Amino acid sequence: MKAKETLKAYIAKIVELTDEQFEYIYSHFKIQTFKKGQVIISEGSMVDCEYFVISGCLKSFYINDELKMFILQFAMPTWWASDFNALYNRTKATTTLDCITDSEILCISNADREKLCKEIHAVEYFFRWRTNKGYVAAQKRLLSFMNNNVKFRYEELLTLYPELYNIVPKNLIAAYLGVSRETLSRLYHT
Amino acid sequence: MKAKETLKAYIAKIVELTDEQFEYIYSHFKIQTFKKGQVIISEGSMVDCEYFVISGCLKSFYINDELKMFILQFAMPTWWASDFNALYNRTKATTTLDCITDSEILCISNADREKLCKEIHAVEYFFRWRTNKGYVAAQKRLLSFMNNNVKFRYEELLTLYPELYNIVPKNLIAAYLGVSRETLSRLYHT
DNA sequence: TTGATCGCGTGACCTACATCACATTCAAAA
DNA sequence: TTTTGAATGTGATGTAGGTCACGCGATCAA
Repeated sequence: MKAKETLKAYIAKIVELTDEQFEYIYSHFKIQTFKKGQVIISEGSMVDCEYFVISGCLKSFYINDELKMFILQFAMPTWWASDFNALYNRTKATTTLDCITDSEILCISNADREKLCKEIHAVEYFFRWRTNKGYVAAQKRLLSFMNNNVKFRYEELLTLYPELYNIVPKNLIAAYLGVSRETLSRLYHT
Repeated sequence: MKAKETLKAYIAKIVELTDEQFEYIYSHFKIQTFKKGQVIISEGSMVDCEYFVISGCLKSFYINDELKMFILQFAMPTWWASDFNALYNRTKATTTLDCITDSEILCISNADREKLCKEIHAVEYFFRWRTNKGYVAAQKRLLSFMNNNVKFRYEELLTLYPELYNIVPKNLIAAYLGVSRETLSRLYHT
């Protein structure tokens, strides 16, 4: 029941829906549970769903030719995750999505999302709102990346998302900040 | 007439509209012309509109405490520009939008966009689609920023948008790449 | 209980890029 | 026409952060 309530509360903050509408929408989501370390989307595969986190923590990342990992996004409860590029353009995933901790997530297929958007105007509005938020956040991160040094970006991240501090190991934080784990370590030691 | 046709053709690629629908939508846009160097949105002011470029070229940028400029976005014909963060969150602009060359643009207010989105489902779809595209592009740029050196990013930019090469001075390209103009210059000289 | 792997710290050295300073060219403004 | 100020090139030097190498404790599967 928790998953349903979580999604309902989240959507209700943005758009008003009748209970029947929400039940109908919810019927298109499937709940899934994953263990720490399990892969949800693997690089090179087709992507069919996007995911809404109920509990736990995910990361989406890219690994380059030199096997260096870059984290595009963490996903904590009530955050959305997928390989959106692959999902929208119907191409193969260039990133991997996996679990930092045991996680419970709701998934909805691309086709079902589009169907719901068509059927219910409020759903279309909701997803437009959500992507807007993501777009603005991505722009801000980009700007911070160009403008600020590692220490500032690290502290900014922890101010924005203090939950991460206790859950996400520092080497992954470093991969998110686009910096080596050694440099991150040296910020406060040495 | 060119502005109208340009917008119509652009929207038609994404959603189907009747001529009356388009006329109605178009009636909410205002055409404006600006000279090279003119400011459209200035940092610190309230932002009420977003802009669709018909001709010319814009840049949106941020200036930090040390007076260093970072370019968030260029906008060529058929691209959209604004301070989206300020626009959506009804806060003061943190970025400036101005003209790299003489430009002709269509503007639509936030209120009118929301009104049209409510009135015409297809418009809501259209703007969701557009933001999606922007979001994915921003994620890609972020990843490239973390992963690639200046030379790669410069060539990537010119491959993606060859139009920029002839129009945008190199010091602005440098500000977009997040690198000093000297370093950009030294990529191919020295 | 024991390897083995992971997360983390730390020293030594390297490099991409920044900064500052100055010169040149060229177009716009006066 | 003259002047001003962008836009650009280039040398000298500084520095944030990368890379490599190693150690050490904690956790976890066998």
